[in-house]
Amino acid sequence: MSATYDPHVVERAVQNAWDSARCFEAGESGTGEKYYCLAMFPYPSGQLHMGHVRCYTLGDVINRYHRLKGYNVMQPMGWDAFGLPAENAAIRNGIPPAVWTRDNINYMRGQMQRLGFGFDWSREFATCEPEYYHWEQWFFIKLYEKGMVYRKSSVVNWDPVDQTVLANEQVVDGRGWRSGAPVERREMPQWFLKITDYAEELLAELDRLDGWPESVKSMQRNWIGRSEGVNIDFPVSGTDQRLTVYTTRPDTLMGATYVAVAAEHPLARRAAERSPEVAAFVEKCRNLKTAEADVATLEKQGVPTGLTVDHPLTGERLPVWVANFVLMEYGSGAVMSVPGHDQRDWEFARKYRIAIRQVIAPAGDEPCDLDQAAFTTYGRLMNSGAFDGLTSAEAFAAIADALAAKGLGERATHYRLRDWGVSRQRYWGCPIPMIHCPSCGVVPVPERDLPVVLPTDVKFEGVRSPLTTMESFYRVDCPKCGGEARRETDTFDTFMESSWYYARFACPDANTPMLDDRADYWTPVDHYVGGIEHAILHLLYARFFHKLMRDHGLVHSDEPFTRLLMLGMVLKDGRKMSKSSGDAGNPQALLDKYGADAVRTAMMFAAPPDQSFEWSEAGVEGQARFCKRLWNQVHEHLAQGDVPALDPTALSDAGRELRRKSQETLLRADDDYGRRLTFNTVVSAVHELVNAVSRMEPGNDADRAAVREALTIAVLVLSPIAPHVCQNLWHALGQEGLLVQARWPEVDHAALVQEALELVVQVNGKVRGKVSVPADADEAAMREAALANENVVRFVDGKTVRKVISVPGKLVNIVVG
RNA sequence: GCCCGGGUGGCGAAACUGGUAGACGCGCCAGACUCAAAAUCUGGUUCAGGAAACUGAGUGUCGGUUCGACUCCGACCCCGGGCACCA
Repeated sequence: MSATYDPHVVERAVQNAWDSARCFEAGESGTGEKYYCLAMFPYPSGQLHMGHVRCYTLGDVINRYHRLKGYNVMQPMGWDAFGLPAENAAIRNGIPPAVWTRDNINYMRGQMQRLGFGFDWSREFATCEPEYYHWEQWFFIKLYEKGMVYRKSSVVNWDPVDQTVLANEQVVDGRGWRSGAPVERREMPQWFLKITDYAEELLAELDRLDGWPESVKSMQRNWIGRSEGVNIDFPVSGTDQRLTVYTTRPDTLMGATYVAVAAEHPLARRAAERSPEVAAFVEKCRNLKTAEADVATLEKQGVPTGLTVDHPLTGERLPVWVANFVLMEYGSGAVMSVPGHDQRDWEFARKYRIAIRQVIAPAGDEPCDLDQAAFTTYGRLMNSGAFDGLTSAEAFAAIADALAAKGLGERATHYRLRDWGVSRQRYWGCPIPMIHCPSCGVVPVPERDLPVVLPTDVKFEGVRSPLTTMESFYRVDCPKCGGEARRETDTFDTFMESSWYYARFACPDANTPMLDDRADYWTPVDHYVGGIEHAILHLLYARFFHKLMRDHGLVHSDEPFTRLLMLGMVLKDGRKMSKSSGDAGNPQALLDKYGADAVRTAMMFAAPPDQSFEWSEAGVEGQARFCKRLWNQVHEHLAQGDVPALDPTALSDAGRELRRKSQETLLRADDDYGRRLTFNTVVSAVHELVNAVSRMEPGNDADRAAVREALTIAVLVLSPIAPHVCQNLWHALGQEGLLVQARWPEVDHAALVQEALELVVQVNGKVRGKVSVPADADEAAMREAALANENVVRFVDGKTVRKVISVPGKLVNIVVG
């Protein structure tokens, strides 16, 4: 046994031992309850950054802890391999995306192995492999056949110079990032998945996801955005057409003084034909960005169309405006405007001198001054004819009924959630398995012709997808009529791949069909770990996909992820790591210098998992020092010779105290690992235990048995976090076998019992002293001990004791006046 | 703009159910060892006053509830994440 600690030697040896024992290869027949532990797979961007290190260390800690607790654990790893950065690399350096991606995967896999993550590499796959996306295409066609897929026009960012669609990220200050040309809105036919059909279930089941953080459920609830309202039809004056708007505030209907439509709305187009002013405004709106945040912060502008609609109850003519804040994609592309009771409408009305009418009076004493702001809370109706005096709630029903009676409105449940547009006009993605035939229309690729393989021998000329000009790809015969047809050249949104990979890990080689029985054994994922940036989109799409797969009989649970750990960001210079470029945050240098255990421990110790923090290398050296101290402590202890069997009755006071600390550490770490998921406090607890050992005087033989126990517990408790050095020391301490196959010990509760407790004594809520009392002291004894304290007497003397509050085992507060 | 988080020493943080604010670590200071340095070990380290005992202040700001508030309530300020084509 080498006396000095060399993390590189230790880590290589321990990793070799794991490999020969194949201890992370999971099977369906393993003993113990199954536990599927999954950390979000990475995009292979080049090298790991510290955000990855955090995520996968956390996942691995959970994996290893559950092994110690006797579960049959599966922790797979793979690659979310399609995406924009590979294309950018191709455009910039001429490296084909497939090559770039494969190189990155190989490098990053090596880094993960160096970090000692207990992944089951036999299940590895990358989503860019045809064996994977084959089944995505197959399932998409099944969904198409079921009517869950449809095609409609949707707006994209269009770069008129590069003649290509841009991602929101590629639009910088309203211009294309490469061409610098002002970006335009352009409508294109695109494929959509009907996620809105599942809106109600996606919302309702959040209430049953007890293992999810409340904040994530809240974000998803708000995103789905269920509301109760009324669809109201405004007849277009002098025509038999109707303009439909949705409102959650039908009680304010009598205060509507105009309606506003989107620039792409048919009424706006019609007005633009007659009015150059409207046409100019509509044209200006073509440069609006597509991101909601941009629209929401936009200066609100509009022009009157000259058209009017008839108020559905009074027949009053209301002007129709085109406004830049109304978007065709949301609802019906038109809104009714009630400036008296909606702040945005109020600001618009003030700007363009449109009438502001009060129809709701405050029910209580809320301030209401329509010269200052809209009154947006519920109240009682006024200036509303027959509805005057009703509360907002009563008026909701009465006005909805009145509209229904006239055939001009009906109650409606509305969701903010929109259908999922899955088409991307890009190369490096899964080909959408559809064919466009001039005579048959849209024809899905027949099952026997799947997968539609993405050609990888491509050259980028400019920034457009090479598929659009690759005749060998797009020219096909129509499967129906045999005539000349054109293959779809759009690819899927990469969220498609990440929406079902967790299920594929259960059976990565299944080929008939996309999943097999093994998916039922392993899913749902028991613990899913990933960044908070995925709290809405990825998790919502994956939940949706799980329900789609359930309804196709592929899985038999309702939700994919039972427990969810949402990690905070790892920041570097105030920016999130995954957005950083280059070597910023690459852990390689740290691994080379300090080893994996130090890096892992420092990362776990830095902050609790759900908290964002700024990464600093300062902590790594400290944890490397700790690993070394632990090593030295163990070897110093071993040098003192054999220890007798532990005999609790033979211990000195210090020995008993150390045993209590050991057992407390076991108890506390179990709770931190299993329930609280605060691994930073596990590291602290182990530090404290090791500090306690180093403070132990080299006592009698019986005490040395307590030291042996303390060190063994420290090594076991720390092992999920620093698995290599702990495995090595576990063996050195005379324990048999691999630590990953050991069991978490039972706590010896007898060792936790204390004879005396320290009480805090407060006077008027301020700490004035501490006293020691027997553990079973009653209130009277606590009070007596407290009042006997010299410093306490100084503050109580000469005053009347009005009240004494005693919290057994904690404190006594003496209230004097 | 909307939704969701967060704000505690020089720094990362701890305080879990309203009960000792600053555990544990980094950094720094002092000491031991050393010809010296590194490494290691020991002690100190919220701020102000004090030799010390101890006292006062203190958890983004302002106000409230309570015997007692980092923790609960109200208002506000600042920072981060998401906003549907970054992943």
